[in-house]
Amino acid sequence: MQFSKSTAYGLHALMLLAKSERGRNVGIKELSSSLGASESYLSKIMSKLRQDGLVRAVTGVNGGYELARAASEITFLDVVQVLEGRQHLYECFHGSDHPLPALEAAGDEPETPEFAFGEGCPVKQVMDAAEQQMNRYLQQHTIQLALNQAGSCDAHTACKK
Amino acid sequence: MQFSKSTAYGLHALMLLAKSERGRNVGIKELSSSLGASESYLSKIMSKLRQDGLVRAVTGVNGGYELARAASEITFLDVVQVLEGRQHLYECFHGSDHPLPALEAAGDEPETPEFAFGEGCPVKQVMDAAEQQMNRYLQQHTIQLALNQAGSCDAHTACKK
DNA sequence: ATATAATGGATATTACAGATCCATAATAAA
DNA sequence: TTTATTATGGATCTGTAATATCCATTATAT
Repeated sequence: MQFSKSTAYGLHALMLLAKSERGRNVGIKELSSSLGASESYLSKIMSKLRQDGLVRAVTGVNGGYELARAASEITFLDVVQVLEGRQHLYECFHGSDHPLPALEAAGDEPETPEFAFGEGCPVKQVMDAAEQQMNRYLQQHTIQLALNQAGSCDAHTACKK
Repeated sequence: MQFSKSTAYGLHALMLLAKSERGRNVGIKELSSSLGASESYLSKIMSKLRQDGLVRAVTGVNGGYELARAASEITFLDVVQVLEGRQHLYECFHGSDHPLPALEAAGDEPETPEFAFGEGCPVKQVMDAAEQQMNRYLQQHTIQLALNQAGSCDAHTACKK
């Protein structure tokens, strides 16, 4: 399990937008060269962020992207949910709803089958709660907050401790 | 981003082992039919759990698996780390070490490239801390604990609230 | 010796992230 | 109005990791 590269790109792109002066559009060329990502790939990511209302986009000359709201109003959770999707991290196999399509004569042992755990499954309860812990933290941390962190070193660039 | 099916199977398999009487080996047939997973696939998972010291395995007649230590000493984090790997959930693109192989003349804008964020990257700091929140929760919750939860309904089976 | 049961290697299959290309639409400036 | 610029969305390709199966081997109780 890993966060996708898209999420890394998206988060960093937003950091760059947050750094740029308000009102100025940042083009995909600038973003992609700053991040070392291809324009075409990063475009897709920016489109998603726009569709979800995190950034605004203007086409044409002098167009580009800017934050749709203050950096202090954009949480890491917002970004993660757009780019990773909103499904739960954990599922109790086979979609967690239908009780397994096929399971004919299962060989010898006709045990009580214990699959098809729904919302009440104790395993799922723990896993969901664990996810919740992470999400809560992500929700409490905004782009602005991270930007401030960066400020104490060299605004968002290297800063190896 | 999703937990793998392997993790779901592994966790549930351990729940079953924890339920079975101590000293009795549970074979792969029994496990797989209870969980609705194929024997061959579940075998791989059990092998990993064994290699990591979470279960013991005995080959031959009356063989099978049992917990290698008390269910109260096996945390969800133990299981997740075996089956999902121990890498961090978040990486700042391209492996986070080498400074990007190729990046010849990047077109027009010779900006200061802002990639290759190491450990000090403010984005990574937030993401790592978020992961830490989840891991801490997983570490605090053991198989035994989940089993107790299940007990209050119908030991590990349905229990839709 | 035999049946049972886990192991590990090899290999197939599938799904999805990663990545690119192109035709289209929108916009500013000439 | 034309032109250059810039984002958009569809289609598609690729690579890789998760899923899944098969089989030969090893270990063990009877």
